[in-house]
Amino acid sequence: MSGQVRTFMVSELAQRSRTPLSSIKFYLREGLLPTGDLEATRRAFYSDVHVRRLYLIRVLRDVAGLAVPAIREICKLLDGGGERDLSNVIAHVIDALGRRESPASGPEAVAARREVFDLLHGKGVHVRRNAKAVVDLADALLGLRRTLGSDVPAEAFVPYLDAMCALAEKDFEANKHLVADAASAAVGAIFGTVLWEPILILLRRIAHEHVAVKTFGNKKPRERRRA
Amino acid sequence: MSGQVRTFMVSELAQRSRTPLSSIKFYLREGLLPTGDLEATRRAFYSDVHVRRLYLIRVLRDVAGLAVPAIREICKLLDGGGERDLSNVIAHVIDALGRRESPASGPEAVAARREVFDLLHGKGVHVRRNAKAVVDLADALLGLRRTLGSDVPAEAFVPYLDAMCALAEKDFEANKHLVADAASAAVGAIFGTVLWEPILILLRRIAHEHVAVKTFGNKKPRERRRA
DNA sequence: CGCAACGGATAGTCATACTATCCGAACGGC
DNA sequence: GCCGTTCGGATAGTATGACTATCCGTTGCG
Repeated sequence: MSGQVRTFMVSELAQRSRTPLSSIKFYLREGLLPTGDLEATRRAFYSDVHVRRLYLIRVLRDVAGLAVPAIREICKLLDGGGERDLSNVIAHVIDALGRRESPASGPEAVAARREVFDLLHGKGVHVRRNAKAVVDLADALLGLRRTLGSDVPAEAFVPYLDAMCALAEKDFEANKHLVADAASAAVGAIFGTVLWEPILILLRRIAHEHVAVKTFGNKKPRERRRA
Repeated sequence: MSGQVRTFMVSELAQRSRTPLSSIKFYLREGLLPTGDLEATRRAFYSDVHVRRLYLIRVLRDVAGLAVPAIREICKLLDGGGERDLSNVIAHVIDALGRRESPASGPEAVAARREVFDLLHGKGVHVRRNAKAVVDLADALLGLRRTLGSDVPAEAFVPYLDAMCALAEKDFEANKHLVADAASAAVGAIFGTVLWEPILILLRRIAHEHVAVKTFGNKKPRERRRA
């Protein structure tokens, strides 16, 4: 198909990817980085695939804040996902981005999950009933009610949901032309999802500062009670 | 002003706040939790203020993912902020929510900061030029360019910024009636900012799954090249 | 009077993500 | 063929952060 792929040995991989050799060995042990092709002679050869994988690992660790087991899960999906429906791979990758461990249990949690899913379904959103993000969203709703009062309705999510759906259309529109194959589409989806999340949060904080200044600007408090 | 505040000792504080006594001692040592009023006899009395503070600590740690020094900084602002302009306290609290340490340096970083600030200023956003979120946003822009190509314009933020500003108006509108004094307004702003951030992220992931299914649904990839 | 609870100090634990060292085998330039 | 370098693989050590446990001398209540 294409010409020879340039291969090299582990020390060059370390140089090219600017990753300490000890970390590369660690990632190999932990199964985040596939082993290079082992020649009969017990020498392994690496390629550009491994350089990109190391970059992905760094983004998932530093930007998404994922722990090693979660990163491993994503790598497994990418390495073995060629057989599957692309949207299925992307959905499972998004699942794996949720780093929290134990979803809440109990009748309260089940009810919240149903409430959240019904809201999404009612808005015409195509999402699996048991998607990690849906389950986590239900938990977040419970947390919100515990903190701010039990009258917080799930409908409070609607303005945010509408805004996110509108923006998501734009995100995918912008990247559609880049998609060559399933694996790179999945990687692209990871970068698109992960790299923009902190930006979204920063923009929200900036917007909050802006509104706080407009609302409370230059007003000294006239009275102080208990915090 | 009001009647007697019910006070109690440290073991009851542990029970009420469902926090291990050892953690309470740790937070006292670290300066996250103000010392109870020390009677002449070397016994300290705590009140509801301390219960609420422990709850705030838990939210900042578990939801915002802040480290102890950042939480301490926020607590200091809340405890000593009575004298200051309210919007000023809120702005500095939002600064402290940014957990990353070292902003990038160099001419490239300075240029990016200027670019980002000019964009915000041009859109009429009232934000300090050196706000943590602005500096971090400039760094994120550099990271984006390093990953996706150096042609990513700062204007790519505009749709997100507009959406966040519109939502922020709504956020503050909903909470304006709750504001009794500066300290509780600041705490309210923290909860409003922090509790909704993970929800926003979850909704975005759900929207991405939705769009991915619509775009790639039920299509098996026909070819697979290198990842 | 005695025993539990207190404040305060110090040291220990646990998890995570590396990082360093050691070993024996294989290249590869001479 | 020799030998210094680099390899793959295994094992052990380190750094950090957030608690957690223990000890000690004091205090207060029944």
